[in-house]
Amino acid sequence: MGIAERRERERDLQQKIRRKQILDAAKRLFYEKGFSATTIEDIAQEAELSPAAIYLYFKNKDDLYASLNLQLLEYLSQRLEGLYREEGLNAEEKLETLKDLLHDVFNFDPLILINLFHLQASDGLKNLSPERTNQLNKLAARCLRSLANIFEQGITEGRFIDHNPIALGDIIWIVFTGAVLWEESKRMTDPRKDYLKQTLDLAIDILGRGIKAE
Amino acid sequence: MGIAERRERERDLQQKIRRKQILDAAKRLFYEKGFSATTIEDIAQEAELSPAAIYLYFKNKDDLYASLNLQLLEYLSQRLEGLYREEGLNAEEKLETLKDLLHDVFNFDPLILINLFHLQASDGLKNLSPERTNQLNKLAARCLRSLANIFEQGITEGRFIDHNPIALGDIIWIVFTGAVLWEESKRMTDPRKDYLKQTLDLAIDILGRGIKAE
Amino acid sequence: MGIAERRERERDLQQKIRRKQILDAAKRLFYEKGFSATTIEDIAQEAELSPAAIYLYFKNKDDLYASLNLQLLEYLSQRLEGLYREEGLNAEEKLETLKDLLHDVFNFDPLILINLFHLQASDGLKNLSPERTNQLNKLAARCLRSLANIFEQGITEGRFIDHNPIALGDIIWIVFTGAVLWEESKRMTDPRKDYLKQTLDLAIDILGRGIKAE
Amino acid sequence: MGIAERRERERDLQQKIRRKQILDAAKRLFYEKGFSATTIEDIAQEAELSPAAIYLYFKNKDDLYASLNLQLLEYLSQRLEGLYREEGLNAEEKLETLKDLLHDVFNFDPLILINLFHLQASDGLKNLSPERTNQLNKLAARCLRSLANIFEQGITEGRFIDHNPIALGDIIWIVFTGAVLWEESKRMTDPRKDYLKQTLDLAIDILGRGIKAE
DNA sequence: CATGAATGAGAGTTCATTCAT
DNA sequence: TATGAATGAACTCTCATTCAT
Repeated sequence: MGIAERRERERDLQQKIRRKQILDAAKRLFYEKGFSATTIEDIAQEAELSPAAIYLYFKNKDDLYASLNLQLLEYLSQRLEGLYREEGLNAEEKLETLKDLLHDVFNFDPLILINLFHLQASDGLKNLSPERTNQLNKLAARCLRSLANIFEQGITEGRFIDHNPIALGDIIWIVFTGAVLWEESKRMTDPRKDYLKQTLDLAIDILGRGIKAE
Repeated sequence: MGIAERRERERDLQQKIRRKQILDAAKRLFYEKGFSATTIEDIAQEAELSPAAIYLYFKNKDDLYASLNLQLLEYLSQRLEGLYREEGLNAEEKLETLKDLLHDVFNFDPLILINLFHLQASDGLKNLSPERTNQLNKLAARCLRSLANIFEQGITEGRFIDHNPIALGDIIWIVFTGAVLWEESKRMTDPRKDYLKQTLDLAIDILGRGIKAE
Repeated sequence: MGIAERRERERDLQQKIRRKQILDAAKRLFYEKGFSATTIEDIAQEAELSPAAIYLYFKNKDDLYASLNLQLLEYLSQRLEGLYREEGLNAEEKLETLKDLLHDVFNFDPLILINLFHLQASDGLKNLSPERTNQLNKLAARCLRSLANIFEQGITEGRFIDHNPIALGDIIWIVFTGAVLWEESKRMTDPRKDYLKQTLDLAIDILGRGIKAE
Repeated sequence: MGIAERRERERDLQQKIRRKQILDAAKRLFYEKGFSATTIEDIAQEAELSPAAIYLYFKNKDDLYASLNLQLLEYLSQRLEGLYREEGLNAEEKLETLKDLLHDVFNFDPLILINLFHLQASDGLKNLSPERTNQLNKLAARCLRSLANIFEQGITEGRFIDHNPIALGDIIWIVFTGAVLWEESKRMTDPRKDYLKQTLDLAIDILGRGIKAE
């Protein structure tokens, strides 16, 4: 029975490796060529598999795409929730920490993050299955709630002036989204350096100063 | 020859009308269904023309798409340049005015603006002809320069604290882009009201407070 | 305006010719190789068109198939209804006439008829769109009603013994179906002669004698 | 060596059980979804085996299909031969008995019977290996000969009028085939009750009356 | 100038079948 | 013996684009 178990474990591992193999290939290609220009054949080739093999691991192309994004959005949402729940920090410190957190998330997997925002910003959502859209929206909503909660804390603590915390959360999200897309877009014509951290830090600094209760 | 001239003028007029007809149809459809899901046949039908006729006025689908966006980007760039050159306003007032300007531009043609940012954020750019990419980039750069100029003025005037004006310009652009995409994305699941103006105003207000000298 | 009209008429004609071209090709191939073994490419080749062109005239493969069958079933149903409504004949004479009618229908287009019964007898119905199934069923039902009506007339006239006329109608249908399929099946191994008429005539003769009153 | 023998016996038994397992699964699925819509994977799942295992017991999908049908056809042919050879009955009584016999055969395994007639009536035969077609045809021929023999006996006995006994046999076959397919087809839209016995009995009764020597 | 008809090229997807284990 | 994983070959269908008229 130990043998059967080991077998199963090994099989599971294999499966995970294959899935990762495919997701990695897809990630690279989606990032390089965009979603609709990337064919299953491309992905298969990049993953060194046959097109048909892709379908052993993913229901279809959309499923594959969504898997990529859900993965990261989940991570982001957990990090944000973690930050919000962090006991030892006041809101101002949390905003400070947020800068690194966002950059962390970006570095965790820049390609997917960019993909994710592309998805949010583009065709993608309109042609996704309602179920997938739902999952994505739920996670995004959770992220935004965490952000709003941080601002609410700041207002309650008297550190921030009294604005609608949901709107403030949205603004952070907007800045993060916009910054990632914009820096990415700039890098397309001039792939030299990565100004994201600088820009993002500056933006959050200024926003922080802007809502500080006098 | 008077006749020939009149003929030519009429022909030109006709051409412009047709082009506009097509661009309008395309705009609506790209917005509704996304770029890649919109077929030339769709556009032809909406414009009450034949698919083949589209090709009399545009080289191909990408060309059509780019035309749409260039149009608006040109407008935005002119407005921003106008604001920057405005003699009678100090930088702070210009920032205040910017809020309305951006909203104006959005209202001038929301569909195209969203399209434009989708383009910036998505597949599109990667599959565009270099020439088109170039045109778009040039115009975007001009917009950003104008924004940077405004901040530079503010710094020179001693009204804003001394940050890299280019970075500040980028931040405005980021906020504008991010806000339009995000509000649009929200409206997709809940097409009730339009919070763009509110959010944008708030963001710029806060940014304004955040960079105010002392 | 005469010109425009003529143009349109010519266009319509062209379309009809193309449709027929395709239907003819498909008919031959479905008959030769069966429905599922016949590819759109096959049909296109046989019709001397591109595969894509098929889709200009038919929504999809099923649509094409159903078109073929509906066409004939319609014809059969009209003939049967005509026979039933025939004033000058008594039921016995109608049964006699039926022999030729069925053979006529078979000869009108044997290939399609065989196809039709294959469809009724096979996979086909299970994978057809409900709408198509409905149309087919309705027409088949109309055929059967006409048959039943003839028997009812015979019973009323006192020429036939009193059996459920619907059951009698079914039996004719069964014999027709079975005979066509069986003779076809025989011809597959020995494609010499066509015993359908003989077999069918004999069967109907015997049935006729079998239900004759007294 | 006793051991080796036992081993072999056990192995044979195992094999038979597995084959039956697979055939049963296939039968259900072919009946439910039709032949071409049933995948090997479906069958494997239903039989609680792996797709690859199917190929240990059957050469390929067609082989599997044919096996199913041969099985029943063999049974039918034996029953018919048995009836024909029955000493104690006259032809009229045999015709009477035939009604039950056919119904028996139907009930013995309706699914396979329907399958069998589908096969006869459809794509299937055309794509079968000649060898299989041959086997099927031989068995079917034997069935028909038995039927013809019964009629021949009746004619010799002076009970039936003098028709070609082969044609009469065909007619019974036609009625049986047609009835099974037609009732099945009706049950597809209205799966209530099973009128096969009634219809078949009536048809044979009428045919019997129709050929009775005065 | 405008078009209806046509198509080449290719997309996503499925599935019977094989093979290393 | 049995299998999970893999694949080649095909299939249906789509669409940007062209061309005769």
